[in-house]
Amino acid sequence: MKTTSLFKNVPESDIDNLIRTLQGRHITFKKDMTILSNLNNANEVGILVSGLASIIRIDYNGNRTIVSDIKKGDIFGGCFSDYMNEEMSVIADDESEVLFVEYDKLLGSNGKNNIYHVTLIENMIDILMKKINNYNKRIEVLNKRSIRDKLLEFFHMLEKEQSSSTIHLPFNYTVLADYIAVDRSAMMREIKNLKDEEIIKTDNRIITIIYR
Amino acid sequence: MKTTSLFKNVPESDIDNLIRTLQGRHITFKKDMTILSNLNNANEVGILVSGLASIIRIDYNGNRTIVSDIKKGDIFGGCFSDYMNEEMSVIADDESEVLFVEYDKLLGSNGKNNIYHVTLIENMIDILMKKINNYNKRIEVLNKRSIRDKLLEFFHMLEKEQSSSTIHLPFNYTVLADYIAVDRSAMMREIKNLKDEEIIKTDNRIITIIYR
DNA sequence: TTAAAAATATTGCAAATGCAACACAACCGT
DNA sequence: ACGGTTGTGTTGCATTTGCAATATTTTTAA
Repeated sequence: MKTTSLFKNVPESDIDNLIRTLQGRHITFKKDMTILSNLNNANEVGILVSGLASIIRIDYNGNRTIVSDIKKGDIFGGCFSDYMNEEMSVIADDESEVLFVEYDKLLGSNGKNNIYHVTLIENMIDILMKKINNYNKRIEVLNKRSIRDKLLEFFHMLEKEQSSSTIHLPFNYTVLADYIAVDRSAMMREIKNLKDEEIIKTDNRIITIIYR
Repeated sequence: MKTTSLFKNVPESDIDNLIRTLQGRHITFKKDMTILSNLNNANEVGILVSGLASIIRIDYNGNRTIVSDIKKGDIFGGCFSDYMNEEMSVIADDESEVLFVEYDKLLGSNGKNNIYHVTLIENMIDILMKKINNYNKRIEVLNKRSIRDKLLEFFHMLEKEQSSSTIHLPFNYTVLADYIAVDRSAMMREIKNLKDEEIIKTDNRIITIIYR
């Protein structure tokens, strides 16, 4: 989801100009500064123009989780957010400039006099498509009714992606449990079952699916 | 997801020309004709140019379900599909023309000499964003760990959308159970519990959330 | 280096869930 | 008006799951 920058294929020297045509609010965050912006409900998105930042999710209990790291050219907020219902904060890891732009202006006629506006939009599509692919995969997993089936579905997807029946997990077990939306201890138990039944073998986060 | 046509804001008279610049494969389906095209894996999408069609999902058991109706200007396949892992068929409900276009050509330079190419792309973004919003909502529901929480999350979302604590379900209970990915009878049981505990009232597919 | 925090692993138990089966109502096309 | 299909409502039962608690290992940060 973060492989494509919004500014891909826009020459470095033209980015400033392009940003100017978008007519957004320019805000500079100092290091460790926290700005709570209700990005999900607003009809604007943030674009990291320079620096480095993290998006923090604050759930109803007040627990904070780092949702993602943001780097130059990354876009966040609105439909680019992953947890629509939770409150989000942007925390600058460095001095960072963020441009807040309204959707309409991102798409609309404002930018059309800039030759890279089309490029910008194509990049956006690219980002959106990748996001949709990720969502599709996750839903495919969440659609399964048992922990076992969720795990196997997920493993099989990784098998395909990594072109090997020995796969390595893209995140740790705690996060995996969140991803498939089940209790972690119950998940561990099921993984143990799969091992006992010799359906998988595990070595840390490397998992081998056994066929016979 | 189907509110926005790909050809929104393109004058009727220019659509043909626009389609031509996309350089896709043009295929005409006769009524009731079934064309199995592995749209999900292919790097192309289908656009219904004229007529009326349905997308049918065929699951691993051979069961057929109508996934969606498609009308003029609708786009399907690839990241526009809802069930990535299942096989899909297109069934023409009328004589229908479908244009199969590669992603690259949809986005790329081929169409750039057409003044409506930008409009096309903006419409695409619109479609993608709506899709992402739908996915976000569904994931929010699927993320809950109990049937009760899934139901309540879903109801609360409808409450917000319909601006009323009396909501009506957008689909029937069988489909709802699929949507929240639980066993239907278990869901019915839980709905009954919610009624017994006077957390909700129901009248067919009209549900009232009770606050006290 | 060391202390604190996060991740892994395991278990008992109560509660929730899926499954299978069935009855009945509503709807549809002929 | 009919029979067939689809949706609703319900139940018993075995199994799965979440929850809470606790121990151990690994990672992180001061």
